[in-house]
Amino acid sequence: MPLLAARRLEVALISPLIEKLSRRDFISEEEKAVLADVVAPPVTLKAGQNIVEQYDRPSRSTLLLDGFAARYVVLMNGARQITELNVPGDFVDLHSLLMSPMDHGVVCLTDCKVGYCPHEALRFISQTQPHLTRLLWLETLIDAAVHRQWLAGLGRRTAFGRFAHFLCEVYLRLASVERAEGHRMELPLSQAILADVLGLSAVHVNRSVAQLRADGLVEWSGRMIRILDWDRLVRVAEFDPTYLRLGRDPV
Amino acid sequence: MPLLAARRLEVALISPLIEKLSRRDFISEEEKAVLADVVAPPVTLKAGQNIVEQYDRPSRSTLLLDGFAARYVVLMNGARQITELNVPGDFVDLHSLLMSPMDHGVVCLTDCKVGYCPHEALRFISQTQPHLTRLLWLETLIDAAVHRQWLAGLGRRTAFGRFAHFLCEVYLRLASVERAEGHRMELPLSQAILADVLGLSAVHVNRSVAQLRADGLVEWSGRMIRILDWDRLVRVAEFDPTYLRLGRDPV
DNA sequence: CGCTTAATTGACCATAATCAACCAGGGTGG
DNA sequence: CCACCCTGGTTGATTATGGTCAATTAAGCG
Repeated sequence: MPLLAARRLEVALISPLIEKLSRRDFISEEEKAVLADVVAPPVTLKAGQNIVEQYDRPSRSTLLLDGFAARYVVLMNGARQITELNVPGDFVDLHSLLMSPMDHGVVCLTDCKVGYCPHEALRFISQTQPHLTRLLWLETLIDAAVHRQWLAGLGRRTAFGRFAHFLCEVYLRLASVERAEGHRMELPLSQAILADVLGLSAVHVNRSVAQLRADGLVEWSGRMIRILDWDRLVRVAEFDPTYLRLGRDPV
Repeated sequence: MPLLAARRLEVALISPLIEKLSRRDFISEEEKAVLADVVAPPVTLKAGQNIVEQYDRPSRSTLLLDGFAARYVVLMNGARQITELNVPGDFVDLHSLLMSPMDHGVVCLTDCKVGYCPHEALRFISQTQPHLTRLLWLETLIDAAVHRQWLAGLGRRTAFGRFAHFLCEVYLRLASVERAEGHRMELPLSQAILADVLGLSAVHVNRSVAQLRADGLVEWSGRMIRILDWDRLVRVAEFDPTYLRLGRDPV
């Protein structure tokens, strides 16, 4: 296979990442190739499998290519708090490049396709590609920004407002990697998982879903969600997408 | 003044930062000088002043040299959630280098001495100093790790456990910049501010302090806190300092 | 079609919020 | 110098958001 064709194939593999980054900044063909070169051939993991566990010292970072994953912290009593939902295009543990051992675990919430990126290669990028390094850095900054919004939600919003906010966030993040459109999305997460996302009990998640339905905000059957009134959902969520950094703003 | 002496003076100015970084990794004299060069002569801000406000697009980042500051998100109803407490040596808005507008505000909780760092200079570091860049990146990664612990606290811990955890964290962070030792620290924060930290009402903060005292965990009079039983505090907090990345671990 | 997981509902309980006083200390103006 | 005031801390009574427990129904799935 000619070199260029092979390269196009590799770049296609990491398209959710490229797509996301390209919305923010201009990524040169060379940079795309450098990025694609870092990613090993994809692997499929089963729902429930851990991508990394707390206290691991991984020698690679993991790029999520398909499926849903989550970062989580578990307490001694077994309670789990999910601190971020990850969607295709997300580096789920990019920070392990500089920060090990892991301060939290990452689990596949559905079957996932992932591409491993050896730290060695990522470190080389950090030595030789300042612009790409800043883009990767920015990815981790957005994680932190998401954390902050969730903190505000857990600390100062009601369960209902927090839920609405979460739905707005997930929708935009999925839409930005072509996994959602027309205010419809597939979110194959059980209410028990949503409970760990929202810091609630499963029972209360169920009641909140009922409330969202009763208020005519969403249609929610199985794994498909349709947001019936986006503007109103945004209003009750007090949602402001600034923190997701979806717009163009070169670094 | 001879050049070397001037340089030593500049480096001394940012000693809390240098100290913190040096605990993790070897920082060369050249790197120290480069860092010190970035920081403008310090400025003193009054308690209550904002260092940056949400939606600002600062053209500089702020290094906290003395005092306490906090990042916060405010909701429409006026509720405020503090998402991180900042102590001397912290870059309170380093991420604004890559991520603007600001997704949150930063306020001085006490009078603060700060040193501004023009983005231009920080960007130059990111172009020319890969190791220093990784160290700065790591600073923002630790912010995210702190956020995650707080998320677990808000989502899954009781008010009491969360409070205990917070005290452990603050103590270690202060100790790591020589602002605390012997399990004693000065924490000049009102209970109303602590309420915004812990996602509680001021009244409940007061009750939690009473509980901490009653349990013989802390002695708390005015702004001085003495931790009477560190081991037990760590146990009730389920505190594990890994996420603070205080140990040696070169990047 | 049986089995297992997930969703749903109701009854009751607990943690923490809210509302409302009251108190202590420290700074200030008369 | 001292009364006053303002902020911050403390306490009690009541409410409410959301948790727990337990049972029932629905939905996938082999």
